[in-house]
Amino acid sequence: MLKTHTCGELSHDCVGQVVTLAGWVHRRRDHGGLTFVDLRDRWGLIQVVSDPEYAEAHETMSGLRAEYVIQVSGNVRGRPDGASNPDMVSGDIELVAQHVKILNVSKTPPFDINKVSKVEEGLRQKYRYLDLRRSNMLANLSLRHKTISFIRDHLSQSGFLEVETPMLFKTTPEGARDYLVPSRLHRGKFYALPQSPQQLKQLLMVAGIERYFQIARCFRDEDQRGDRQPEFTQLDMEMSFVEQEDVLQTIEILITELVANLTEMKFQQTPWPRFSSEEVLNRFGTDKPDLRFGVELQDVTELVVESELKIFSSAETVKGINAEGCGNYSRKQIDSLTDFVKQYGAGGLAWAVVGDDGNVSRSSFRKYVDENTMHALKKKMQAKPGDLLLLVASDVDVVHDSLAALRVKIGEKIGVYDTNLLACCWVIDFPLFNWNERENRWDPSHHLFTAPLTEDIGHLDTDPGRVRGSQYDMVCNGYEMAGGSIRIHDSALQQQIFDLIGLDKNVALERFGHMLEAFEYGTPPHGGIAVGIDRLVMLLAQEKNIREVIAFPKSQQATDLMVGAPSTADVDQLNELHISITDSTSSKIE
RNA sequence: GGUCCCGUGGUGUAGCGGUUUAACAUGCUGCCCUGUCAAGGCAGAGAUCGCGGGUUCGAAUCCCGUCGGGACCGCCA
Repeated sequence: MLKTHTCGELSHDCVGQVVTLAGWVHRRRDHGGLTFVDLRDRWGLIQVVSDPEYAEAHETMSGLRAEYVIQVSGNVRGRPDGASNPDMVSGDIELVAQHVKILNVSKTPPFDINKVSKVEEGLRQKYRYLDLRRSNMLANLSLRHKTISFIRDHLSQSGFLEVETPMLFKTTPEGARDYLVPSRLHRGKFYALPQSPQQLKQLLMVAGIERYFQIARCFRDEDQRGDRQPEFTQLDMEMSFVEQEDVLQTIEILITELVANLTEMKFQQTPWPRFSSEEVLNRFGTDKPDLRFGVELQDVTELVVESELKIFSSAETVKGINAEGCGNYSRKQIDSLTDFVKQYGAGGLAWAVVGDDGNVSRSSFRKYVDENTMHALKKKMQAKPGDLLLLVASDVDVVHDSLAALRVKIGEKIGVYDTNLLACCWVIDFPLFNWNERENRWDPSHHLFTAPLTEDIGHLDTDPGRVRGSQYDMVCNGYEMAGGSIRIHDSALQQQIFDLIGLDKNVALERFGHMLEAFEYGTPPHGGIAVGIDRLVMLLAQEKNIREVIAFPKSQQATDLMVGAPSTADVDQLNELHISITDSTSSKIE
C-alpha cells in the first residue's frame, strides 16, 4: 500500500505517529514560507503543513495544484494554540510533510470539486468521474451502498435467498417498451432486457425458494422523469405461503429499521396508514399522494351543478382545493396556475379569494353563482379569510390529474413541512381491471398474474369493474416507492382472467406458456413486491432527482454524455446481427 | 409526438436593440507573504455571447431554425 492510514481515520490519538497518506490535493493555501494543503481521500480530509526544515518537501508542496495526486509522509502533530479548525473533523491535528511525492498531476478541473456549487447538468455528466469526487455525491453513493448492504443483511437474516436472474430475457408486449438485444445465432430474433424479474421470481416460487430477493437492474425504454431512468434498480422480492398482510409487514419492518439505522429521518405516522385506491384518488386526486400536507380535494359538483356557468353545469365533476393563505396571489400568479393545470387537460381554473371579512373579494366566477352557492362552497372547502379557492371542472380524470399536481405545487409553497419527515402509506384495494375505452375491453391494471381479492372473485363474471386486486403500493412523500401483489397460483382462475381480458389462448400460450405450464406443477400461493432503490435512496438523501444517487446516469435523452452512448456500430457487427439500418428519411415519410 | 425553461471567459452569473473596449464573483497564471483553513495582497491572461439564418444603419440582446442540457404532458407502475 502507498499509504499507512486514511485521511479520515487520524485523530488526536495519533499525535506523534509517523504516517504515510495518499490522496488528492483538495485545497492549497500557500503562505510562501509555509504551505498548507488539505489532503483528501475517500475517508476524509486532513491538513498537511510544510515545514521549511524539510526543504525538499516544502519545495514540492508549494508546487502542488488542485487535484494533484500525492503521497505524504511525516509526523502527526497537534495544531498550535488557536490554529485548530472546529469545522474540520481532523481540525485539531495536522501532518507535517517530511516527504512529499507527486504521484500524478491534474489539469485544472472543469468545475470546482472542493466546494458545493451549481454546475450545468450536462457538464457534470460528461465529467461524472470528477463530479463523483464532490462530497455530496460521495455521500450519496455511500448512503446507497449502506442502504443496499442493510437490505442484504436484513433479508438474509430473515431467511431470504438472493438469486440472480438473467438479463437476456424474452420480450413482452405488455407494459413498458422493451430494450431489445439482437441475437447473432438466431437471425431476426431478439432478447429483451428485463423490465423487472417478475416472471422469473414467480418461477423461483414454483422452484420452492419460498423467500427470494434480488437487487435487480431493470430496463424500460420510456421517456425520462426526475424519478425515472432507462435503467434502474429494484429490490425485488417474492414469498411463498404468504398473504398480503405478510408482504406489507415485511417491507414496513425492513424500511422502518433501515431508516432508523441509516438516517436521522422520522416517519410522520407509524404504523403506516392504509388507504384504498378509491379513497386516495378522491381525497388527493392521485394514487401516490404526498401526505406531508393537507390541502385535500373537495367535491363540489353538487353545489355548482345548477350554476349559470356552463363549465360548471356541464362538467362531469367539479372539485377544488383550498390554497390556504394564498389570497394575496396576484392575477398574474393565478394565471400561471391556470396555465399549469392546462398541461393536464383542464380547460381552465376557476378561483375565488376570500377577503378579510370572510366574503369572496375577488373571483373568476362570482357573478355567475348566487350568494348561497358561494357560501356553501366556502363552507365545504373550509375557507378562511386570506384563502384562495381553486376549482377545476372537467371529466373526473382530468380533474384529479390537474388538482393532484396543483395540490403538490401549492403544498410546496404553503406546506412548510419538515424535510426530515417521511410520510409513508400503503395504497391497497386497486381495481383489478381498468376499462379500456378505445379497445372496448378490460385491461389488467397491474399485471396478468395479480390475484383478485377472495371476497371479490364472485364478481369476476358479473361485474369485473368491481373486482379489487390483492395489489398494494407503498407511497412515500408523493413517490411510488414500491408495488406488488399476491399472484394467482390457480390455473383455472388464471384462465378465467385471460378470458376476461380477451387474451387469445394461443397468444397466451405463446407469451406465457412457460408460466402456465409451470403453474401446473404444484405452485405454492405466493406474492411479492418490488421497491425502487433509486427512489428510496433519493428520498433518504433528500435529493430531487434519482440521477443524484446513480453513479453514471443517463441524460433526459437517454444518452450517456460521458462515453457517448448510444453510438453507431461497425457494419461488420451489424451484419453479424443480421441488422440493416433503414434510411431515416424514408421511415419518416408518411 | 408535444409544451415550457436554460445556453455569455474554465465555472457560476449579470447585461436583454446603441457610452460594452461585454461586467461581477470564483477559478487560472506570476510575484509577495510562517498559522492558514472559501487564507490574504499586488499584477495579469482569459469569452466575437451554443450553432446557422433572418430583421435592422446597428444584434449577446428581436425573429425563425437547429443542437445540447433540464422540467413537465403523453408514455411508463
